[in-house]
Amino acid sequence: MGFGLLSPGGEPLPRSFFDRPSEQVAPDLLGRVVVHGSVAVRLTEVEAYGVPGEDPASHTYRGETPRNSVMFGPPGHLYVYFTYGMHFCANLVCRPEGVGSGILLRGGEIVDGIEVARARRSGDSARAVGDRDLARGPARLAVAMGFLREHNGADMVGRVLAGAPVAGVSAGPRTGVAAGAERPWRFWAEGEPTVSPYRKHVPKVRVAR
DNA sequence: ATGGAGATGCTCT
DNA sequence: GAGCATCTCCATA
Repeated sequence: MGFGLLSPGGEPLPRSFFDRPSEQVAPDLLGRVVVHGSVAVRLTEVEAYGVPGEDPASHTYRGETPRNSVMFGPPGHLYVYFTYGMHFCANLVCRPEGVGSGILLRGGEIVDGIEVARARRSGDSARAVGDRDLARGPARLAVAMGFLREHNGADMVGRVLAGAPVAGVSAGPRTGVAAGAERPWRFWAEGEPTVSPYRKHVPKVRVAR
């Protein structure tokens, strides 16, 4: 595997890149390339999640637990969580060690290992997934990249590359979150087809009885 | 295009 | 037991 003649990856970003507030790192992450095994993705959409006690949408809001402990570890590591009983999603940990914060990888363009990504996303079914949709959405991106439970805590420094600048960055409310929805901490690269369609949080209704 | 329902299991209260 | 940082399929337009 490789990037071919024109490497879209470039130099690895240093750990210090991630040692900042996630809402600062997030827009800076667009256009960067994340490499995992034989597959690489150029990020086009991310969401920042903040620190305990401050960001009610963050998994770390109520402090450290067994599930979120990686977010409290050193920056530049991968936080993989399992949700809805069937999906994995991946974050890059930000801030210094001890401060729980990270960035959800929501969408991107597969720039290497596309055959592997296609096979993972098609699964058993014969139906082909369009290239645009391979990593369009956080759980799809995790499947395409092969991010699994066992990769929770993996050190990604050296595997996040400088990439190429994006045309422009837009910001808006985060997807699928109830509390803290007013923070414009979802960032995406303008004009990119691999940005997932925005879906607002649907409030659950309690039935009176 | 937009919207609803259902799937499915883990985490924390 | 409630609530998910979601996805796919089906409906209507």
